[in-house]
Amino acid sequence: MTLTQSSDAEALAGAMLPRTGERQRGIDRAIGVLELLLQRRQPLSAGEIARALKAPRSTIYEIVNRLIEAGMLEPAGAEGQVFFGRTMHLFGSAYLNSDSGLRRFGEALDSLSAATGATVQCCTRRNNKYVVLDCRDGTGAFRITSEVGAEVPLPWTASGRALLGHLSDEAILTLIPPADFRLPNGGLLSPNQFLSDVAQARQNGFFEATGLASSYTWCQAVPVFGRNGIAAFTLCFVLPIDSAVEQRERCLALLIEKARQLSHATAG
Amino acid sequence: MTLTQSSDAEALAGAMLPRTGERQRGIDRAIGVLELLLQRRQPLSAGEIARALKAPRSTIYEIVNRLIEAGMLEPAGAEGQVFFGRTMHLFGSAYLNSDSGLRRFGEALDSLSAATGATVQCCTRRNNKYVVLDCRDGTGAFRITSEVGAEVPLPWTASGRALLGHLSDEAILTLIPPADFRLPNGGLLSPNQFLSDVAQARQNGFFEATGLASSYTWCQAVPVFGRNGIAAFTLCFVLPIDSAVEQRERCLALLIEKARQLSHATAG
DNA sequence: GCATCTTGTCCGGAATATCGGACTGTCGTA
DNA sequence: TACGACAGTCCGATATTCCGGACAAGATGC
Repeated sequence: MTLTQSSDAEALAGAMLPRTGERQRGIDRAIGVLELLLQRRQPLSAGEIARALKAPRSTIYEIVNRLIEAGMLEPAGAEGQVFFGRTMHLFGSAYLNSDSGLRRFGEALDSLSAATGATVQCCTRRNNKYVVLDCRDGTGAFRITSEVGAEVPLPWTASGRALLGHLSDEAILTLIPPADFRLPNGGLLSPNQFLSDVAQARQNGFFEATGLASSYTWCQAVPVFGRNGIAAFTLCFVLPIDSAVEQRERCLALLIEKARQLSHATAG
Repeated sequence: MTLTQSSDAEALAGAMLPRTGERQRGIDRAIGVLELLLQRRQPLSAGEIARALKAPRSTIYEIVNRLIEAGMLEPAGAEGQVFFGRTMHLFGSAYLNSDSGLRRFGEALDSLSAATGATVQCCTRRNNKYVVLDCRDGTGAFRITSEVGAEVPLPWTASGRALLGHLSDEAILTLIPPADFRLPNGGLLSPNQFLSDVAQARQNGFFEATGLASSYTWCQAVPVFGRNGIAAFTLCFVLPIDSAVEQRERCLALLIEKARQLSHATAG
């Protein structure tokens, strides 16, 4: 994993792909295509994909056409561009409905959303980033929404603190790219501050933050522990910054309660 | 597409896979594995998958492990069994959030569900079966739920009538396997009755049915037409059989209105 | 008009992924 | 105990997939 020049191909290689530069198997190319589309979150043409992946054009055309045939990709957007297809949704739904996985979280989100009307999410760590796995959008005037599957730097989120409690300071700094400490508002977060946040989250069993990803939100995150005692997921509320203190406290209490119920009951 | 002996491998071959019996590419094997899991809707072991697909065991182990590594499959169930993984859900969510595809349908379902409290679905034809693409479960005492992605014989459903209006009688009888005329209650539906149902749905612009898939439900289906004038989707209500007539009529009117709004505005 | 960059397709060659089969252990069961 | 079925791993050979490169046709820019 070199740190010379950054590129999509290398970023994905670090995340998923085994070897790079060499001749690759079709299945590896296919996974690369899908991961790229997930990261970019918009239709891409075969040529763009090949360039981003540093893969042969002819190969990508072949793979993309096969995936379209299977319904996992679909023509989308202007000309020759593709994005995820209908079959992918069916696969994803089958996962959600399966016993293990997110089923219990979906019910928890429903209940939390119904009880508060606020935006509530289930999040996890993936490729050393933070991702929203599932969410229920709030009903208020300021409708705070979040995108499932988009990877966000861990230091930008309250959940980022709650997800790293089992790691040493050194391990944490190793897995977070330095660039991720640059917040979206341009400010730089000190790594030491972040480490102290993580320690605080570990001690309290939750973390509250504001002004991180957005200055209009107040975020609460509570870890959900797997059987191995590691925080595999978080449950979080995303509240408007001007929420009443009582409302905040009520939400946090509900969150802690639900997270406790889910802990250990889920795969780690 | 032979009609000699039925097997999973052949059923899937007819649906998705190009050639069978020969050496196959990894990507084709992978797609076969995913389609099989979607069809079975439960965790399977590598051995079971290999047997069902008539594929070499060593190859399936290899493919399954690669898919697990990518998060598209996950260990699930007792021992060595696998099912869809977290990454699949992220891919599927990206599809749902994309402009084309089901986004507009999701909003329509929300609105219909909110207005009536009934179970409402968006359905389509896939592999010459009926599948639910997305749904909102009703709120009533008799909570009627439906499983997204499960393939059901077209003659079992009201939507099955509404989806075939653009086809000739002959074409319809060709694409429906004879076994699909056997209803879940054991009764046999006459093909001619089905053809006349389809004609009726074409004329009325909707179809209502009861006692088909279940004797406790009253189903309403309205086609949604793509740019090519073909019914690409249906919107349907699944009501308890004892719903008041006024409620039924109100639901049907809402359904027709929404389907009209969605027609042509969506990819065919 | 010419140069440059695309997209999409096609083709032959060679690196290698798929396959069949062997092997070990484990579990029931007769 | 012997037997059969199954999970999981490993390995060598060869049929084939992936790759690089060429090509036509269209866009774009100067």
